[in-house]
Amino acid sequence: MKKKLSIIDIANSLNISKTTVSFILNGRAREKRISEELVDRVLKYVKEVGYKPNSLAKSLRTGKSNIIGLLVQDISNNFFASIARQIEDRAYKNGYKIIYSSTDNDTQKTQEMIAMFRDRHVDGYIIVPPEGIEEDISALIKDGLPVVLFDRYLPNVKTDYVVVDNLFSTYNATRYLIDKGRKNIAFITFTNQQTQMLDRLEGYKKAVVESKLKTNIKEIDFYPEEKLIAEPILAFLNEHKETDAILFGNNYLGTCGLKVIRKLGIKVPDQLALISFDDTVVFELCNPPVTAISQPIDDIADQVITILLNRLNSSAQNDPKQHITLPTTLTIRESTN
Amino acid sequence: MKKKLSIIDIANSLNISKTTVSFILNGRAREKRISEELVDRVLKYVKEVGYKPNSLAKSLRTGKSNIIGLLVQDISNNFFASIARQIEDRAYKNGYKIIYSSTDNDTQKTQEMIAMFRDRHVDGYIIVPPEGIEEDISALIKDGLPVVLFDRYLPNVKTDYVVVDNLFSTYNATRYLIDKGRKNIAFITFTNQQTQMLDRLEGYKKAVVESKLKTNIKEIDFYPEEKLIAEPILAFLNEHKETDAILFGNNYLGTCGLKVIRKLGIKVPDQLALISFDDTVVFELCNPPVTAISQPIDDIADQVITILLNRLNSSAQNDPKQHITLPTTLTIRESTN
DNA sequence: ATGAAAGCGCTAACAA
DNA sequence: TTGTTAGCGCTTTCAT
Repeated sequence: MKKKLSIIDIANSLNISKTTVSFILNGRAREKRISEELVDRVLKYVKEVGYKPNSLAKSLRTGKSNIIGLLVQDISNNFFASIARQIEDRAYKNGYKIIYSSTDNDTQKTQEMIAMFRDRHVDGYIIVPPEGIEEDISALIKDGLPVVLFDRYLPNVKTDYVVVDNLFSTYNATRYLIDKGRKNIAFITFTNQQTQMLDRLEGYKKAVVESKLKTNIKEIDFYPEEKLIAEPILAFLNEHKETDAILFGNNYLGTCGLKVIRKLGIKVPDQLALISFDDTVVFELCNPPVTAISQPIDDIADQVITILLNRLNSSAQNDPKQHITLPTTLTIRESTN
Repeated sequence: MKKKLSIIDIANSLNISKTTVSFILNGRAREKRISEELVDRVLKYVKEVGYKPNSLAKSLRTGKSNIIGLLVQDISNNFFASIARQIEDRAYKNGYKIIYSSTDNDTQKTQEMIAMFRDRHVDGYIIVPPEGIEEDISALIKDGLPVVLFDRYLPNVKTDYVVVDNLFSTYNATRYLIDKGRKNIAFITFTNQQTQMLDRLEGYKKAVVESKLKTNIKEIDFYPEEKLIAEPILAFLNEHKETDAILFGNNYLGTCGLKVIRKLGIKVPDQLALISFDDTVVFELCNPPVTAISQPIDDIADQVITILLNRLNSSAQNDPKQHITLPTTLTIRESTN
């Protein structure tokens, strides 16, 4: 177990001071007018012995950790996993690491995670905020820490966010169902006050009301357990035999719903047309394939990390907050024929 | 932006020394015979002002970071995401945080990530090792850092690992196909020397040879891009019209294969029976549902983190290395009728 | 152009 | 029972 080298070892071996080594390693040689010759000698030696500065000490000293904290609702959900994946890639390319966690939409867990992140001195936050987290996030912002939200935002918190045009997306999807001649369109969503779900609900309502049809909304309490989602859906389907189309508020609901529908042996699209928010490989491969509102995953990830990296590069620290709204695509498949 | 409190602020406010505060905060009050009265006073004050020790400084001093480094092949793959999820939960409950990254099975990227983790002084490693990473992992172990591998292992590296009984799993699945009367069973796998893929191949071969049938193996180079997987599968299917059953080496191949088969309009199971390693919701919901070799995800995650936490709790540091092999389940669905 | 030394916040050996 | 102090490895001001 070879002892780890420190900057002082390097300095001693080269008979110079650690200050000089530090300057050279941090690219401030020019600025400090250190001779080319010395710079080369140090760089070469450092590489030769494989010296790596201790980033802990560096962080302690500079107050910067080069870590970004990422809080998504559920890292095992394909939508969040894909975004996390891309954010991670871009972050690493820019010298940042990611610490992530799933929040499960649980306020307390999220608070604990934010506390942990602060503790670790993370430089910036990317958060998919659960309800009731406004204060904690405001506190971060007040302390000058950059926070970018995505998927949803908090109306009372002034910070950057990236969302999709939820209202138009469901409006458009609902219109599509109406144009296909569906009369009893249900919307299945989660019981919460998150902006994305509210907007999706609004879009659905708007289209239904415009066409003088009746709304039929089923709100389900969120629990991270599939059975507790499937049961209410089952109950709803049994109660509302007249329903001839369903719009699911997200992929979790859509996938669960699909399982229930399959079990019930309901014919799609003859008896029931289906559209789900979020596209996944399941909707592509199931039978029949399900029409989906595809979110621009790459774009979302890209915008989020770009905004955050900008804030981190201090120059843009006080620019006005950015509110990005991206469009979705209705990917039409056989479930709405 | 309120200034962060340090231990010395606490000590000063209470007119005691920071040593005392440190001892109390680290639960060593009893051992140091600090008066109950003082302990209470300190704890109360600390809570009151919301003081949190700076974990960076703590890590720098103690050499422990309370961070576990997790390297999986692809965090957006359901199998790895689910395991990561569970590991994360258990880790947090035990006071550890997770830093993770996807390796993409890319040796160089993995090396860089290991270097980064070392740099951050992570306390332990959980790795799904790509090929060619033996030396780097051996180096970790030589330096006394606990490493737990899963999904596959490195025959020349003596460390803990958790895998499933790959050989028996594919043997069993292949037997199942044979018993169903299939004669031309193909095995589609990735071109690599990883233990899990080799064992899966062996299991397949064993069953086929035992039954005096002919093996038909298609090896595909791995690229993290779907098109580059789908094309060789398509070519294979076109060339081998006689194939009446396919066993896919993992869920990535299975999902891609499913898309190709769907596009080709091949009738499953009439023309072609299908089994895939790894179970996912796609296999459950696609048409027809696909028989799958289910890995015990919860168990794997649980074993991995249990072993690592044990090593971290120093008592078990030098116990013999553990090699856990878990059984899989063949989840039979309509694709093999 | 280079170096000495202070200090980031914490722990722990040693002193009292 | 409690306090003093060195030092983890680094950056950065100030001196030279």
